[in-house]
Amino acid sequence: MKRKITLKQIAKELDVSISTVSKALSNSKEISEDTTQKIQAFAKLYHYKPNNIALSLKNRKTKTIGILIPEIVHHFFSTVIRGIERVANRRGYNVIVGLSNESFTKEIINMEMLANGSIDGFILSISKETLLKQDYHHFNATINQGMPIVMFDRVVNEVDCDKVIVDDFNGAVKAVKKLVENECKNIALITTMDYVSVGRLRTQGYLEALQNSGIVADSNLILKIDDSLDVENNLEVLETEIAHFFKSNPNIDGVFAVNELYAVSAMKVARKLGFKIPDDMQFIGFTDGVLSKHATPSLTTVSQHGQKIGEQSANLLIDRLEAEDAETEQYFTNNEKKRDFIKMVIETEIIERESTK
Amino acid sequence: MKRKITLKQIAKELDVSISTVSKALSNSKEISEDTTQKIQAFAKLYHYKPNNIALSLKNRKTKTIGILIPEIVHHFFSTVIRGIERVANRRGYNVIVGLSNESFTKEIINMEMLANGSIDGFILSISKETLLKQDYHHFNATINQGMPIVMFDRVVNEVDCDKVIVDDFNGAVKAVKKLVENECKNIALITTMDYVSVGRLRTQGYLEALQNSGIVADSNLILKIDDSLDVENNLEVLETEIAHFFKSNPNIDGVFAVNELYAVSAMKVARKLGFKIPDDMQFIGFTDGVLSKHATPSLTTVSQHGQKIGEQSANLLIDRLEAEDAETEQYFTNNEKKRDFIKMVIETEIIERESTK
DNA sequence: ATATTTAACGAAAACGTTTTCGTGTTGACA
DNA sequence: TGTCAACACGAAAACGTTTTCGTTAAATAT
Repeated sequence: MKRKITLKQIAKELDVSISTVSKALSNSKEISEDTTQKIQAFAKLYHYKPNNIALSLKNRKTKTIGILIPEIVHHFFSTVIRGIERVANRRGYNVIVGLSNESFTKEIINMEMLANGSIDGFILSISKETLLKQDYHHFNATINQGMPIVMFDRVVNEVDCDKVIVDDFNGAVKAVKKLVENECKNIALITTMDYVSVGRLRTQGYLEALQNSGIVADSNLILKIDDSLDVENNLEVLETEIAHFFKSNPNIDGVFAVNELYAVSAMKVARKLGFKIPDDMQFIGFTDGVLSKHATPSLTTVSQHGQKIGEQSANLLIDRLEAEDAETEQYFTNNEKKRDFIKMVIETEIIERESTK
Repeated sequence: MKRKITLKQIAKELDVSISTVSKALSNSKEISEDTTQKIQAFAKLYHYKPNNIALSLKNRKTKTIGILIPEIVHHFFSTVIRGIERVANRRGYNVIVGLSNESFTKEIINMEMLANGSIDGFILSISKETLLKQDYHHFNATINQGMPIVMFDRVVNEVDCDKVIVDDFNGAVKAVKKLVENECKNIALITTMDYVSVGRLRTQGYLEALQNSGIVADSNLILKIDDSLDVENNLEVLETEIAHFFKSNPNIDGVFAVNELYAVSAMKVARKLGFKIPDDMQFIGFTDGVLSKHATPSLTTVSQHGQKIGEQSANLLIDRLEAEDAETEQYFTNNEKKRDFIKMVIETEIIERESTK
């Protein structure tokens, strides 16, 4: 139960100064071969490791990045975290996570907790409530304090920072095109309310694809789910809504849903109503999660490559952090301008499974 | 782009000493009403917040806890994290996550990265490779350095620390009992290799329940999956193994699987083979994840209450951390003994759905 | 023999706090 | 007028590093 050893203790034990110990451990040639050996041996024996907090204070950087997401029990988000953690670790960074739980207030509190020195920069995805309120002052405030932010997936034009997004629009276009090619005549859309940008973009992609194919969109074929209610725990509501939708539009022969839960639920309802999948009705979802893979029938879906999103986000953030370092070191040669903000688009990919022909 | 303001800057600006500023901000009555007002106003104006790193260094505690888990893209683990984060946040702690990726080496590296001052204690679940190697020196090493550990789910007797586990044994017993009550005569078990303790315990529960019901266990009815291969990406292998298993044992009318993936895959295979669920064959899984809820038919399952596990783990850890504080403060009254290590068992619960009668 | 370089090390500042201990000024009281 | 509290504030240490700048002694050069 001995506390971790410090430079000071080594110094006292070996009867040298703290500076000597520090230098010896970093192989400074200021220190003689003899003392260096002695000190290094002693340090190894006692498993000396420099204290990260002290280093952080001295270097004014923590080598850890803060992740702030609306929800962690969610396949897409956890995939993104895995990607972030991967490159963060490889590049010598730690990762600290906060959950906004889709709440504006918790988002702010979390940011303030982390922004006071605990981290060097943020990677985040905006909470639904914040998107609703359209209040982004906390993001801009932290950026103004010199802390870089990278936003992913749920991003917003009002904040100037690096962004990594899924190509929601083209993903939706591709999906609907595939349904058209598979000879669906009446393609339905199951989507969310418009304030979540990704839902809006996927809806636009749906409309665009129809138009390109010369099909006139029918607003009756669009079902908007109010996802302010916790759908996970209100499955019945969702299913009855869908059932009603299918009954009112018996001619539907293709369904594009903006997430896999809607798609899988719709498949379930359709089968209960007696439709054969994919013969009578074909389905494509969005987000390649475990649901899509293991549903019966398995679901054709638009994969977002969450891990890649995480990796790119982390690289973007760390690149910027280390560019800042270089900048402050060579502040005299101020000819190098700041890197402009990057908006990186990750292409989607359709994964074909049993729910389409 | 102004950096965060510090006590020193406030002091200089207001022409007082740093100590005065610090005291004024904490409402010390050493400072006159006037100056206190002035300083607090100024601080508020410039959004002063004390620097966490400096505080950590001074107080020798970081108020953050480290989570180390094998995998994050996993419903159970992310649920646990959510639970940890919940109480951690409520009690003023942050959460920093590391992923071992089921690797012994990454587990060690991650622990060493975090143990050097970044965190006050660990909450972790052991990686498969570590369990295989049975090498637990890194856990004991960190504990000996005075850093408390709480283990959850995958725990091990060789390490002395607080533990939070699922009642795997009784969960399995309950599940198999239910199948027996539902008049299954030939109950199969789909499980993992024995080195993961939870798989072993659930297997024991299966055997116990059979024995209690006067049924003689038949080793032919036990299918052990080698989960060293990445099952998520080798679905076909899994399914063909199960198919072969069902064909060799056509009398099976009940299946208990130690996780939901096995259960859902088995249901899929069974249906392809022409079995009706739950009429011909009933299924119960373990882990109440999104798969169980949305499978068709939805899966009766043993819920582990992951969030509760996380919450209890966090409470256990923080309790111990703050007990340490109290102890060092009152080191003179050393009559209070250290709290013994606690092994907390979280009861399981059967959630009945469509896969059983 | 004296001046100058080099080797080997220590003192101290700095990062941003909190807290203990001093210190000077004021007012009250004898 | 002299003593003593009370009041209001500042100096400095401490947390654990790294790094700059001495400083001393020996070694080399002149």
